[in-house]
Amino acid sequence: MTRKPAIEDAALALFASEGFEGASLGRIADSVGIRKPSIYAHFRSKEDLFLSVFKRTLRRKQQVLFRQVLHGANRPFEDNLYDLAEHLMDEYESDAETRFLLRMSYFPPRSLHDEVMGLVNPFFEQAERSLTRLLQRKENAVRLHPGGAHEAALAYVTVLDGVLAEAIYGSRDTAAKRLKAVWPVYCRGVLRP
Amino acid sequence: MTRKPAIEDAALALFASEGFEGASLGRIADSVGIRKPSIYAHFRSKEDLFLSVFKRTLRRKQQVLFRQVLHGANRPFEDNLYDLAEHLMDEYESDAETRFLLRMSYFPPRSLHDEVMGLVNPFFEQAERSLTRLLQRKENAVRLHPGGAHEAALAYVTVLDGVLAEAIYGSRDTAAKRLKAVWPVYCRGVLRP
DNA sequence: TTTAACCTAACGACCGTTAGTTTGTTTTTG
DNA sequence: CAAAAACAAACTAACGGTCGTTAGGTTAAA
Repeated sequence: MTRKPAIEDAALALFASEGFEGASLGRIADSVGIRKPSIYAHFRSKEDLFLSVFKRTLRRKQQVLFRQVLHGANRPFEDNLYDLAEHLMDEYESDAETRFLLRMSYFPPRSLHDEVMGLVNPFFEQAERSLTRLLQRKENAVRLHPGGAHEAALAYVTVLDGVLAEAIYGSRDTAAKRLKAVWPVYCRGVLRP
Repeated sequence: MTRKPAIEDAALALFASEGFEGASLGRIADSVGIRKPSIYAHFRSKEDLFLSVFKRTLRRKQQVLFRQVLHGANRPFEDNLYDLAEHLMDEYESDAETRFLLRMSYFPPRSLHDEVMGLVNPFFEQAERSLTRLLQRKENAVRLHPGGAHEAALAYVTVLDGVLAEAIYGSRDTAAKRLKAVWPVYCRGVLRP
Protein backbone atom coordinates (compact mmCIF):
# COMPACT_ATOMS: atom_id res chain seq x y z
CA MET A 1 0.00 0.00 0.00
CA THR A 2 2.69 2.43 -1.06
CA ARG A 3 1.81 5.96 -2.11
CA LYS A 4 4.66 6.24 -4.59
CA PRO A 5 2.47 6.29 -7.72
CA ALA A 6 0.12 8.75 -6.03
CA ILE A 7 3.05 11.02 -5.28
CA GLU A 8 4.15 10.86 -8.91
CA ASP A 9 0.64 11.61 -10.12
CA ALA A 10 0.25 14.58 -7.82
CA ALA A 11 3.69 15.89 -8.75
CA LEU A 12 2.88 15.56 -12.42
CA ALA A 13 -0.35 17.51 -12.06
CA LEU A 14 1.30 20.30 -10.07
CA PHE A 15 4.41 20.51 -12.26
CA ALA A 16 2.09 20.76 -15.26
CA SER A 17 0.01 23.59 -13.86
CA GLU A 18 2.58 25.53 -11.80
CA GLY A 19 5.95 24.65 -13.29
CA PHE A 20 8.87 23.08 -11.46
CA GLU A 21 9.71 26.06 -9.27
CA GLY A 22 6.07 26.90 -8.68
CA ALA A 23 5.15 23.45 -7.41
CA SER A 24 6.25 22.83 -3.82
CA LEU A 25 6.75 19.49 -2.12
CA GLY A 26 4.39 20.63 0.59
CA ARG A 27 1.52 21.08 -1.86
CA ILE A 28 2.35 17.80 -3.55
CA ALA A 29 2.28 16.01 -0.19
CA ASP A 30 -0.98 17.75 0.71
CA SER A 31 -2.71 16.59 -2.43
CA VAL A 32 -1.60 13.00 -1.75
CA GLY A 33 -2.64 13.18 1.88
CA ILE A 34 0.78 12.61 3.45
CA ARG A 35 3.40 14.78 5.15
CA LYS A 36 6.09 16.51 3.18
CA PRO A 37 9.09 14.52 4.50
CA SER A 38 7.40 11.22 3.59
CA ILE A 39 8.20 11.98 -0.03
CA TYR A 40 11.85 11.36 0.83
CA ALA A 41 11.07 7.69 1.55
CA HIS A 42 10.65 7.33 -2.23
CA PHE A 43 12.72 10.06 -3.86
CA ARG A 44 16.12 11.44 -2.97
CA SER A 45 15.25 15.02 -3.87
CA LYS A 46 12.75 17.21 -5.69
CA GLU A 47 14.86 16.90 -8.82
CA ASP A 48 14.89 13.14 -8.47
CA LEU A 49 11.10 13.14 -8.20
CA PHE A 50 10.85 15.35 -11.24
CA LEU A 51 13.13 13.19 -13.36
CA SER A 52 11.33 10.04 -12.31
CA VAL A 53 7.99 11.53 -13.35
CA PHE A 54 9.44 12.95 -16.54
CA LYS A 55 10.98 9.66 -17.66
CA ARG A 56 7.82 7.74 -16.84
CA THR A 57 5.74 10.18 -18.85
CA LEU A 58 8.11 10.09 -21.80
CA ARG A 59 8.05 6.28 -21.80
CA ARG A 60 4.27 6.14 -21.75
CA LYS A 61 3.73 8.76 -24.42
CA GLN A 62 6.27 7.08 -26.66
CA GLN A 63 4.32 3.83 -26.49
CA VAL A 64 0.98 5.51 -27.14
CA LEU A 65 2.37 7.54 -30.02
CA PHE A 66 4.05 4.51 -31.56
CA ARG A 67 0.82 2.52 -31.51
CA GLN A 68 -1.21 5.41 -32.88
CA VAL A 69 1.09 6.04 -35.84
CA LEU A 70 1.69 2.36 -36.59
CA HIS A 71 -1.94 1.40 -36.31
CA GLY A 72 -2.69 3.42 -39.39
CA ALA A 73 -5.26 1.12 -41.04
CA ASN A 74 -5.24 1.59 -44.80
CA ARG A 75 -6.65 5.06 -45.12
CA PRO A 76 -4.87 7.93 -46.87
CA PHE A 77 -1.95 9.05 -44.72
CA GLU A 78 -3.21 12.62 -44.46
CA ASP A 79 -6.36 11.43 -42.72
CA ASN A 80 -4.26 9.67 -40.10
CA LEU A 81 -2.11 12.73 -39.62
CA TYR A 82 -5.20 14.87 -39.17
CA ASP A 83 -6.57 12.50 -36.57
CA LEU A 84 -3.26 12.51 -34.74
CA ALA A 85 -3.18 16.30 -34.61
CA GLU A 86 -6.78 16.45 -33.42
CA HIS A 87 -6.07 13.79 -30.82
CA LEU A 88 -3.05 15.59 -29.39
CA MET A 89 -4.92 18.88 -29.37
CA ASP A 90 -7.75 17.32 -27.38
CA GLU A 91 -5.30 15.62 -25.07
CA TYR A 92 -3.72 18.90 -24.11
CA GLU A 93 -7.00 19.85 -22.50
CA SER A 94 -7.91 16.50 -20.99
CA ASP A 95 -4.61 14.91 -20.10
CA ALA A 96 -2.22 16.28 -17.50
CA GLU A 97 0.61 14.11 -18.86
CA THR A 98 0.45 15.91 -22.18
CA ARG A 99 0.43 19.32 -20.51
CA PHE A 100 3.32 18.30 -18.29
CA LEU A 101 5.40 16.93 -21.15
CA LEU A 102 4.80 19.94 -23.35
CA ARG A 103 5.43 22.54 -20.65
CA MET A 104 8.61 20.88 -19.41
CA SER A 105 9.92 20.43 -22.94
CA TYR A 106 9.44 24.12 -23.58
CA PHE A 107 10.73 25.37 -20.24
CA PRO A 108 12.49 22.68 -18.21
CA PRO A 109 13.80 23.37 -14.69
CA ARG A 110 16.95 25.40 -15.14
CA SER A 111 19.17 23.05 -13.15
CA LEU A 112 18.01 20.06 -15.19
CA HIS A 113 17.95 21.72 -18.60
CA ASP A 114 20.61 19.59 -20.23
CA GLU A 115 19.39 16.32 -18.77
CA VAL A 116 15.79 17.00 -19.78
CA MET A 117 16.77 18.04 -23.27
CA GLY A 118 18.91 14.93 -23.57
CA LEU A 119 15.71 12.95 -23.08
CA VAL A 120 13.34 15.14 -25.06
CA ASN A 121 15.37 15.61 -28.20
CA PRO A 122 15.75 11.91 -29.08
CA PHE A 123 12.04 11.53 -28.41
CA PHE A 124 11.04 14.15 -30.95
CA GLU A 125 13.77 13.20 -33.39
CA GLN A 126 12.56 9.64 -33.43
CA ALA A 127 8.99 10.76 -33.94
CA GLU A 128 10.13 12.86 -36.88
CA ARG A 129 12.09 9.96 -38.39
CA SER A 130 9.12 7.60 -38.02
CA LEU A 131 6.94 10.12 -39.78
CA THR A 132 9.44 10.58 -42.61
CA ARG A 133 9.68 6.82 -43.07
CA LEU A 134 5.91 6.57 -43.20
CA LEU A 135 5.75 9.19 -45.93
CA GLN A 136 8.52 7.46 -47.86
CA ARG A 137 6.55 4.25 -48.25
CA LYS A 138 5.82 4.10 -51.94
CA GLU A 139 2.01 4.15 -51.71
CA ASN A 140 2.36 7.49 -49.91
CA ALA A 141 5.38 8.84 -51.75
CA VAL A 142 3.69 8.73 -55.16
CA ARG A 143 0.95 11.00 -53.89
CA LEU A 144 3.38 13.57 -52.54
CA HIS A 145 4.44 16.75 -54.23
CA PRO A 146 7.96 16.35 -55.60
CA GLY A 147 9.46 18.19 -52.64
CA GLY A 148 10.14 15.01 -50.77
CA ALA A 149 8.80 13.14 -47.79
CA HIS A 150 11.19 14.83 -45.42
CA GLU A 151 9.83 18.25 -46.28
CA ALA A 152 6.29 17.05 -45.73
CA ALA A 153 7.24 15.53 -42.38
CA LEU A 154 8.98 18.67 -41.15
CA ALA A 155 6.08 20.80 -42.31
CA TYR A 156 3.70 18.54 -40.43
CA VAL A 157 5.48 18.76 -37.09
CA THR A 158 5.68 22.52 -37.54
CA VAL A 159 1.97 22.80 -38.19
CA LEU A 160 1.30 20.46 -35.27
CA ASP A 161 3.34 22.55 -32.89
CA GLY A 162 1.53 25.64 -34.12
CA VAL A 163 -1.82 24.09 -33.29
CA LEU A 164 -0.58 22.92 -29.90
CA ALA A 165 0.82 26.37 -29.17
CA GLU A 166 -2.67 27.78 -29.58
CA ALA A 167 -4.04 25.02 -27.34
CA ILE A 168 -1.59 26.25 -24.70
CA TYR A 169 -2.14 29.99 -24.67
CA GLY A 170 -5.56 29.96 -26.25
CA SER A 171 -8.19 27.27 -25.86
CA ARG A 172 -9.28 24.02 -27.41
CA ASP A 173 -11.78 25.96 -29.50
CA THR A 174 -9.35 28.42 -31.02
CA ALA A 175 -6.83 25.62 -31.56
CA ALA A 176 -9.51 23.65 -33.39
CA LYS A 177 -10.14 26.65 -35.63
CA ARG A 178 -6.44 26.82 -36.45
CA LEU A 179 -6.34 23.13 -37.29
CA LYS A 180 -9.40 23.45 -39.52
CA ALA A 181 -7.83 26.40 -41.35
CA VAL A 182 -4.31 25.08 -41.69
CA TRP A 183 -5.17 21.56 -42.73
CA PRO A 184 -6.40 22.22 -46.29
CA VAL A 185 -3.41 24.50 -46.76
CA TYR A 186 -1.07 21.76 -45.60
CA CYS A 187 -2.68 19.15 -47.82
CA ARG A 188 -2.57 21.34 -50.93
CA GLY A 189 1.03 22.06 -50.10
CA VAL A 190 2.24 18.52 -49.77
CA LEU A 191 -0.02 16.54 -52.11
CA ARG A 192 0.63 16.16 -55.83
CA PRO A 193 -1.76 18.40 -57.77
CA MET B 1 19.59 59.09 -11.99
CA THR B 2 16.84 56.62 -11.27
CA ARG B 3 17.40 52.90 -11.70
CA LYS B 4 13.79 52.14 -12.58
CA PRO B 5 14.44 51.25 -16.23
CA ALA B 6 17.45 49.17 -15.18
CA ILE B 7 15.26 47.27 -12.74
CA GLU B 8 12.73 46.61 -15.47
CA ASP B 9 15.42 45.43 -17.85
CA ALA B 10 16.94 43.08 -15.28
CA ALA B 11 13.52 41.75 -14.32
CA LEU B 12 12.68 41.15 -17.95
CA ALA B 13 15.86 39.18 -18.54
CA LEU B 14 15.40 37.04 -15.45
CA PHE B 15 11.68 36.45 -15.98
CA ALA B 16 12.51 35.35 -19.52
CA SER B 17 15.16 32.84 -18.51
CA GLU B 18 13.83 31.58 -15.17
CA GLY B 19 10.11 32.23 -15.24
CA PHE B 20 8.15 34.36 -12.77
CA GLU B 21 8.50 32.03 -9.78
CA GLY B 22 12.10 31.19 -10.62
CA ALA B 23 13.25 34.81 -10.74
CA SER B 24 13.74 36.35 -7.30
CA LEU B 25 13.78 40.02 -6.40
CA GLY B 26 17.16 39.46 -4.77
CA ARG B 27 18.72 38.29 -8.03
CA ILE B 28 17.07 41.11 -9.93
CA ALA B 29 18.44 43.66 -7.47
CA ASP B 30 21.88 42.04 -7.64
CA SER B 31 22.04 42.33 -11.39
CA VAL B 32 21.08 46.01 -11.19
CA GLY B 33 23.58 46.67 -8.41
CA ILE B 34 21.12 47.78 -5.74
CA ARG B 35 19.61 46.19 -2.62
CA LYS B 36 16.45 44.15 -2.78
CA PRO B 37 14.17 46.51 -0.79
CA SER B 38 15.11 49.42 -3.08
CA ILE B 39 12.90 47.85 -5.71
CA TYR B 40 9.94 48.84 -3.56
CA ALA B 41 10.73 52.52 -4.13
CA HIS B 42 9.48 51.96 -7.70
CA PHE B 43 7.08 49.00 -7.58
CA ARG B 44 4.46 48.04 -5.04
CA SER B 45 5.10 44.30 -5.35
CA LYS B 46 6.71 41.62 -7.47
CA GLU B 47 3.46 41.23 -9.37
CA ASP B 48 3.34 44.99 -9.96
CA LEU B 49 6.89 44.88 -11.34
CA PHE B 50 5.96 41.99 -13.58
CA LEU B 51 2.86 43.67 -14.97
CA SER B 52 4.74 46.89 -15.57
CA VAL B 53 7.41 45.06 -17.54
CA PHE B 54 4.85 42.99 -19.36
CA LYS B 55 2.77 45.96 -20.46
CA ARG B 56 5.85 47.88 -21.55
CA THR B 57 7.04 44.93 -23.61
CA LEU B 58 3.65 44.41 -25.20
CA ARG B 59 3.47 48.09 -26.14
CA ARG B 60 6.91 48.07 -27.72
CA LYS B 61 6.43 44.86 -29.66
CA GLN B 62 3.10 46.07 -30.94
CA GLN B 63 4.75 49.17 -32.41
CA VAL B 64 7.59 47.22 -33.98
CA LEU B 65 5.25 44.63 -35.42
CA PHE B 66 2.92 47.28 -36.77
CA ARG B 67 5.73 49.07 -38.58
CA GLN B 68 7.15 45.86 -39.95
CA VAL B 69 3.86 44.65 -41.42
CA LEU B 70 2.83 48.09 -42.70
CA HIS B 71 6.18 48.90 -44.20
CA GLY B 72 5.69 46.14 -46.75
CA ALA B 73 7.20 47.87 -49.80
CA ASN B 74 5.65 46.51 -52.97
CA ARG B 75 6.98 43.00 -53.02
CA PRO B 76 4.76 39.91 -53.10
CA PHE B 77 3.08 39.50 -49.71
CA GLU B 78 4.53 36.03 -49.19
CA ASP B 79 8.05 37.42 -49.26
CA ASN B 80 7.16 39.85 -46.51
CA LEU B 81 5.57 37.11 -44.45
CA TYR B 82 8.67 34.98 -44.87
CA ASP B 83 10.89 37.82 -43.73
CA LEU B 84 8.67 38.42 -40.73
CA ALA B 85 8.88 34.78 -39.69
CA GLU B 86 12.63 34.73 -40.11
CA HIS B 87 12.94 37.97 -38.20
CA LEU B 88 10.91 36.73 -35.23
CA MET B 89 12.80 33.45 -35.22
CA ASP B 90 16.11 35.27 -35.05
CA GLU B 91 14.78 37.61 -32.42
CA TYR B 92 13.92 34.74 -30.12
CA GLU B 93 17.62 34.04 -29.88
CA SER B 94 18.89 37.60 -29.76
CA ASP B 95 16.19 39.53 -27.97
CA ALA B 96 15.20 38.96 -24.36
CA GLU B 97 11.93 40.88 -24.88
CA THR B 98 10.78 38.32 -27.41
CA ARG B 99 11.70 35.42 -25.14
CA PHE B 100 9.96 37.10 -22.23
CA LEU B 101 6.80 37.82 -24.16
CA LEU B 102 6.58 34.35 -25.62
CA ARG B 103 7.30 32.50 -22.38
CA MET B 104 4.86 34.56 -20.34
CA SER B 105 2.17 34.23 -22.97
CA TYR B 106 2.56 30.46 -22.86
CA PHE B 107 2.87 30.11 -19.10
CA PRO B 108 2.00 33.28 -17.21
CA PRO B 109 2.34 33.53 -13.41
CA ARG B 110 -0.57 31.58 -11.99
CA SER B 111 -1.86 34.44 -9.86
CA LEU B 112 -1.88 36.80 -12.85
CA HIS B 113 -3.17 34.37 -15.45
CA ASP B 114 -6.40 36.16 -16.25
CA GLU B 115 -4.89 39.62 -16.26
CA VAL B 116 -2.01 38.56 -18.53
CA MET B 117 -4.31 36.77 -20.91
CA GLY B 118 -6.55 39.79 -21.00
CA LEU B 119 -3.59 41.71 -22.40
CA VAL B 120 -2.15 38.99 -24.62
CA ASN B 121 -5.28 37.88 -26.39
CA PRO B 122 -6.21 41.28 -27.87
CA PHE B 123 -2.58 41.64 -28.96
CA PHE B 124 -2.60 38.45 -30.97
CA GLU B 125 -6.16 38.93 -32.17
CA GLN B 126 -5.28 42.32 -33.55
CA ALA B 127 -2.18 40.93 -35.25
CA GLU B 128 -4.35 38.26 -36.83
CA ARG B 129 -6.90 40.81 -38.01
CA SER B 130 -4.20 43.03 -39.50
CA LEU B 131 -2.82 40.07 -41.37
CA THR B 132 -6.25 39.08 -42.66
CA ARG B 133 -6.88 42.63 -43.85
CA LEU B 134 -3.52 42.67 -45.61
CA LEU B 135 -4.39 39.47 -47.46
CA GLN B 136 -7.81 40.82 -48.37
CA ARG B 137 -6.36 43.76 -50.28
CA LYS B 138 -7.28 43.00 -53.84
CA GLU B 139 -3.75 42.81 -55.26
CA ASN B 140 -3.10 40.01 -52.79
CA ALA B 141 -6.53 38.41 -52.78
CA VAL B 142 -6.44 37.64 -56.50
CA ARG B 143 -3.29 35.60 -56.01
CA LEU B 144 -4.80 33.55 -53.19
CA HIS B 145 -6.30 30.10 -53.46
CA PRO B 146 -10.08 30.38 -53.28
CA GLY B 147 -10.07 29.34 -49.64
CA GLY B 148 -10.04 32.90 -48.48
CA ALA B 149 -7.72 35.37 -46.85
CA HIS B 150 -8.78 34.40 -43.36
CA GLU B 151 -7.74 30.82 -43.90
CA ALA B 152 -4.35 31.93 -45.21
CA ALA B 153 -3.88 34.24 -42.23
CA LEU B 154 -4.78 31.58 -39.67
CA ALA B 155 -2.52 29.09 -41.41
CA TYR B 156 0.30 31.59 -41.32
CA VAL B 157 0.12 32.28 -37.60
CA THR B 158 -0.05 28.54 -37.01
CA VAL B 159 3.05 27.91 -39.08
CA LEU B 160 4.77 30.83 -37.38
CA ASP B 161 4.02 29.46 -33.92
CA GLY B 162 5.33 26.09 -35.04
CA VAL B 163 8.62 27.60 -36.10
CA LEU B 164 8.86 29.63 -32.88
CA ALA B 165 8.09 26.52 -30.84
CA GLU B 166 11.15 24.87 -32.34
CA ALA B 167 13.19 28.00 -31.61
CA ILE B 168 12.16 27.57 -27.97
CA TYR B 169 12.87 23.92 -27.28
CA GLY B 170 15.30 23.39 -30.13
CA SER B 171 17.70 25.95 -31.53
CA ARG B 172 17.85 28.67 -34.14
CA ASP B 173 19.33 26.15 -36.54
CA THR B 174 16.61 23.55 -36.24
CA ALA B 175 13.96 26.27 -36.33
CA ALA B 176 15.51 27.60 -39.53
CA LYS B 177 15.28 24.12 -41.05
CA ARG B 178 11.61 23.98 -40.16
CA LEU B 179 10.97 27.34 -41.73
CA LYS B 180 12.80 26.35 -44.91
CA ALA B 181 10.76 23.14 -45.12
CA VAL B 182 7.38 24.52 -44.25
CA TRP B 183 7.51 27.64 -46.35
CA PRO B 184 7.16 26.09 -49.84
CA VAL B 185 4.37 23.94 -48.45
CA TYR B 186 2.60 27.01 -47.10
CA CYS B 187 2.98 28.93 -50.34
CA ARG B 188 1.69 26.07 -52.50
CA GLY B 189 -1.18 25.75 -50.04
CA VAL B 190 -2.33 29.36 -50.10
CA LEU B 191 -1.39 30.60 -53.58
CA ARG B 192 -3.57 30.13 -56.61
CA PRO B 193 -2.09 27.38 -58.81
C1' DT C 1 12.27 71.94 3.56
C1' DT C 2 10.26 68.69 1.13
C1' DT C 3 10.82 64.72 -1.75
C1' DA C 4 12.74 60.78 -4.14
C1' DA C 5 16.00 57.15 -4.24
C1' DC C 6 18.57 54.56 -2.01
C1' DC C 7 20.18 52.10 2.36
C1' DT C 8 20.25 48.57 6.70
C1' DA C 9 17.79 45.56 9.64
C1' DA C 10 14.54 42.51 10.28
C1' DC C 11 9.99 40.22 9.84
C1' DG C 12 7.10 35.94 9.10
C1' DA C 13 6.28 32.51 5.76
C1' DC C 14 7.68 28.98 3.17
C1' DC C 15 11.27 26.34 0.83
C1' DG C 16 13.86 21.73 0.34
C1' DT C 17 16.01 18.71 3.37
C1' DT C 18 17.75 15.82 7.50
C1' DA C 19 17.38 13.30 11.87
C1' DG C 20 15.23 10.39 14.54
C1' DT C 21 10.91 7.83 15.82
C1' DT C 22 6.70 5.10 15.39
C1' DT C 23 4.02 1.69 13.06
C1' DG C 24 2.60 -2.14 10.69
C1' DT C 25 3.98 -5.79 7.64
C1' DT C 26 7.13 -9.27 6.01
C1' DT C 27 10.83 -12.48 6.71
C1' DT C 28 13.74 -15.23 9.43
C1' DT C 29 14.54 -18.16 13.06
C1' DG C 30 14.09 -21.18 17.50
C1' DC D 1 3.73 -22.33 14.57
C1' DA D 2 4.91 -18.61 17.23
C1' DA D 3 8.40 -15.33 18.54
C1' DA D 4 11.90 -12.33 16.98
C1' DA D 5 14.20 -9.64 13.82
C1' DA D 6 14.23 -6.77 9.69
C1' DC D 7 12.20 -3.75 6.80
C1' DA D 8 9.50 -0.22 4.51
C1' DA D 9 6.58 3.67 4.87
C1' DA D 10 4.88 6.74 7.23
C1' DC D 11 5.36 10.25 11.09
C1' DT D 12 7.10 14.68 14.17
C1' DA D 13 10.40 18.15 14.90
C1' DA D 14 13.46 21.08 13.34
C1' DC D 15 17.33 22.76 10.36
C1' DG D 16 19.41 26.63 7.49
C1' DG D 17 18.23 29.22 3.68
C1' DT D 18 15.59 32.15 0.76
C1' DC D 19 11.41 34.30 -0.34
C1' DG D 20 8.54 38.73 -0.68
C1' DT D 21 7.75 42.49 2.17
C1' DT D 22 7.85 46.34 5.82
C1' DA D 23 9.86 49.86 8.92
C1' DG D 24 12.76 53.31 9.49
C1' DG D 25 17.03 55.88 8.58
C1' DT D 26 20.52 58.43 5.33
C1' DT D 27 21.65 61.31 1.51
C1' DA D 28 21.38 64.47 -2.08
C1' DA D 29 18.77 67.05 -5.28
C1' DA D 30 14.72 70.33 -6.03
